[in-house]
Amino acid sequence: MENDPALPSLNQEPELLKTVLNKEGFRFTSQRQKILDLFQSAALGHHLNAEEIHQQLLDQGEKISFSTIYRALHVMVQLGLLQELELAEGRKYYELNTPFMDQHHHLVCVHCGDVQEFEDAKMTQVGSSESAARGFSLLNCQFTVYGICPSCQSLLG
Amino acid sequence: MENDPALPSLNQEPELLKTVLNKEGFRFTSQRQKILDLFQSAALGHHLNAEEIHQQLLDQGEKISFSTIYRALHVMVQLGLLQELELAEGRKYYELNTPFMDQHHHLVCVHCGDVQEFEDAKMTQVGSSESAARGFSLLNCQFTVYGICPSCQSLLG
DNA sequence: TGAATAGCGAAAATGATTTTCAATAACCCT
DNA sequence: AGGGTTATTGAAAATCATTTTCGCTATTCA
Ligand SMILES: [Mn+2]
Ligand SMILES: [Mn+2]
Ligand SMILES: [Zn+2]
Ligand SMILES: [Zn+2]
Repeated sequence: MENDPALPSLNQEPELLKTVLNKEGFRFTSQRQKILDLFQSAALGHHLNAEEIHQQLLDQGEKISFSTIYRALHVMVQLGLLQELELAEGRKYYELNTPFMDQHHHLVCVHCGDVQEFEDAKMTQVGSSESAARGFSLLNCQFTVYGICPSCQSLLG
Repeated sequence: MENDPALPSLNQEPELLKTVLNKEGFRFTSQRQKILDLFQSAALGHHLNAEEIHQQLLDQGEKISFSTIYRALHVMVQLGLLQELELAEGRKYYELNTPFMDQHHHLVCVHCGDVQEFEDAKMTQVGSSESAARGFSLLNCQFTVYGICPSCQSLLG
């Protein structure tokens, strides 16, 4: 499937982050690039929170403050580069944003925190039609299924 | 549609809260009853957070501490009497739990915070089949649609 | 009714996120 | 390229919802 041309695809163009930032009056900084790089090199289906971003940058020898991380996350969500997720438990997670029609959803084990992703076009349809029916302009949909994963089930008896 | 017999229906029996609590080793207290009463008398489609519960009880002349409110909410979620929602913005909301097949979902205006409810059997179906396909035991599904409501759209131009 | 202890309130603690502020660096304009 | 403007940074303090602690009270049950 083609990319949505309205969404910047940063995977190819190394200079695109600067373009996207400057277009909205933000400045390009090495910190923002490094954070975005983490998301681009993260395993598919891996979600990052501020703590993990901080730690991963430390591990690769980069020092960065939490305030900068939080500020960068907000800017990138605002620009549509990242998506903020409320997977569970008091912290927010982030992932690369995907075009609306390709949005995926999450199945979370409430015991071990394991997260699995799945796609289903029905979600997008229901989200679109419900928001249209009430005159809402749709921003995004999150479908989160909570349960207990197979290995936790066997542990718990 | 019938109530799920596995879920206690507290709307009728004034003494049922005590029964449900004691069955799991919890004690009945007037504070817990008052909190549950608030939910039972709340307008349909209204979601309450700890702050609002505290204020509503103050308004009706009841003094109660936040620690008690938070503890009661946790117990009632554990007992399946309440459902915890991550509608948005750093605080948790609660509502009376409904049988799984009747679960509803939420459309949230990210600008003014207005929340509308809707039902769609497709959600439950997708949640069930996805969790079954991966061997998860299903606890619950939350579908949250974010957008901008009609009146905020006109305000924002 | 009385012993055992779950639950209460008040205050302190926690922990993720946000804000403040002085120093720095990106951007724009010559 | 150099320089002024100001967005961004880092460190530390502040915020704020929620949780924990602890001495006292009230519920349960024999
Ligand atoms: Mn994901
Ligand atoms: Mn609801
Ligand atoms: Zn698990
Ligand atoms: Zn609105």
